Amino acid sequence: MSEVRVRIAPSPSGFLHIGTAKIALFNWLYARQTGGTFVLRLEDTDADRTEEEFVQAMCDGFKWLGIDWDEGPAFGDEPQKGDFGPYRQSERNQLHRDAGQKLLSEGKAYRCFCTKEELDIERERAQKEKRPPRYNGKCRDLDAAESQARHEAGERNVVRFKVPEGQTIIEDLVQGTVETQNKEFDDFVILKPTGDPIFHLAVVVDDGDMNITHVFRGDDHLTNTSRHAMLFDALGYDRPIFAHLPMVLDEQGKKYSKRLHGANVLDWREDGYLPETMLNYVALMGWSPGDDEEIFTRDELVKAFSVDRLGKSAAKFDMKRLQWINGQHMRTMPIEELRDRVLPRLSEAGIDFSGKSEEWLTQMAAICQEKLKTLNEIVDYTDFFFKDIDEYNAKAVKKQFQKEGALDRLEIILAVFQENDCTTQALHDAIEAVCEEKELGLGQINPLVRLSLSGKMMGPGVFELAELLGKDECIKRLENAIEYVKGL
RNA sequence: AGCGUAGUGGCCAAAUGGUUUAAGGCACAUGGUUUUCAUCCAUGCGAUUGCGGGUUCAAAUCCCGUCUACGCUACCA
Repeated sequence: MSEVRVRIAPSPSGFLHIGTAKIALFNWLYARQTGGTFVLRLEDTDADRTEEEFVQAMCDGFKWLGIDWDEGPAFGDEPQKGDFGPYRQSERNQLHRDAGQKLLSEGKAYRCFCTKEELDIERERAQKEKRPPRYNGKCRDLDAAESQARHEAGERNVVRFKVPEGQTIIEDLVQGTVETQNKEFDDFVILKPTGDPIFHLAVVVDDGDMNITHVFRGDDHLTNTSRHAMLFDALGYDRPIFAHLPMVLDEQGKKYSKRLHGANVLDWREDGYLPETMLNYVALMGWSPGDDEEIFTRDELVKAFSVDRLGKSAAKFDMKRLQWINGQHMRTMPIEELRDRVLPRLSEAGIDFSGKSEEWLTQMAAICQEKLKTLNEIVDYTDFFFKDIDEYNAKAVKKQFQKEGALDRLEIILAVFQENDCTTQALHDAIEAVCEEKELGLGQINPLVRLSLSGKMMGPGVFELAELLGKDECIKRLENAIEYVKGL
C-alpha cells in the first residue's frame, strides 16, 4: 500500500466554516496517524467569489486550529509546498480540459447541442409528470464527424459523460458498501460550452493527478461518488478510498448556515474558546473513542482516532457541551499558558495590566483557573483589580449591604484586615476566629468582603483576591464600602 | 417523482442477536464543598432504541413496510 495522501479542498469564498473544519480534521487526523500527507487544495474556480483575503481568512482558521498542511498553494507569506501543484483549481484548468478532450476522443463522452431552454422545458415536464428529471440522451448517438463539424462551425455545446451500463459499487469506510445502478444516472455534463470543467470532472482529475488515496468528505457527496467513481475509471486512475462523514447541524438540527454566529470557526476564538476545545468537540461529532474518554488534546486525538469508529448519523451542535469541554481544557492547562491566553482578552477589554508583575498576573490566572468556562470570562472575574469600584452590583447591595447589621460586620472585617497580614491563609484564619468569637457564620461575612473588594457577588475566592489586591487597597475599599453603607 | 443516507432519554453517544431490568458524558434537580455564581464531589432524574409487522428460544442489533429529516438527480461547487 502506497503512502496515504489525503486532502481538504475548500472553496475559499469566505471564512473557514465549522463543517469544513470537521472534514479537514478527519483528513488531517488520518494523515498524521498514518504518517501520510495532508494536502490543501483551493477550489477557487468560482472566480468572482474568490478573493485573496478570503484565502487568508480561511487559512487563519486552519492555523488557529493547528491543522497544518504538507502541500498547498502559495498565498500571503505562505510558500507553495509539494510536488503535485498547482494547488489552486483555477490554475489546473488546462488539465481538466485535456481530461475532457481525452474522454471525448475515446468515445467515453460526447458533445450535446441541446439548448438550455430545451432542457429546462423537459425538466419541468418531468417534474409535472412526476418522473425523475433526467437528461434524455438525445445527442448521445450523434455521428462523431457531424458532431465535430457542428462544433467547429461554432455551434454552442457541452460535453457529456457517457454513463456506462451496469452498476457502480463503492466500498465506503463509513457508509459500507454502496451499490448503485448506473441507469439511475443520466449522462452528466463534464465540460461547459466554454470548455471549462464542471466540478465533478475537476475533483476527479485533481484527486487523480495528486495521487489522493483517501477522501474523507461530507455525506452530501455520497450520491455524487458513483459519478466520480465512473470518471476515475474512465480516465484510468485508481479510485481513492472514500469515507463520507455526516455534516454538522446547528442547534435546531438544520444545516449550519453561513450566516449563523459560530459558522466561522474563528467566531469561537472570539467568544473565548480554545482551539483544542473545537478540535475535541468537532471530533466527537461523528466519532467516538471506544472507551469513556471525552477530553482529548490534539495529540491524543491523533493517537486515538480510528476510522472504524466513525458514525453515520449527523449531530446537532450543543453549546453547553462545548462549554463544558472548554472548561475541562482550561483546567488542565499549565497556569502560565492560561495566563498568556487570558491576558489578550483583558487588553481587548481596555484593561491595562502593564503595572503588574508577571508573577502577580500568573497568580491572578491561577485563582481563576478552576472557575472559568471561557477565556473571555476573565474580564468579569478580574476587572476590579485594575480599576476603582464605580458601582456595586445592585442585587448584591440589596442582599448584603441593606441587611440588618451589615455596617457592624463591615467594621469587624475592617479591623481584621487592619490587624492581620494580607495573605490568603492569615485572613482566612482571622476571619474564622472572629466568626467564632462573635457567633457569626462565614456566610454573613464573606459576601460582604467580596462585595466591598470587588463590587460583585461572584468571582475568585475572597481571600485569594484580597491577597492579590494588597492590604492598603483592601482597607481603602472596605472604608469606601462603610461610607457607602452609611449613606444608604 | 426517482435514488441514496440517517432516526437510541432535551443533546452527544455505547452496545451490531443473548453477560443489557439499553453504558458513559452534557444538560437538569437535590445535597455537600469557607456565603452566593461557578468549579469540584455525591446522589438523583429521565428511553416501551421513529412507527408497524416479520424471522428467532432470544432483536436497538437481521428482514419487509411505513413516516420524518437531510442529500443527489445543475451548462453551482
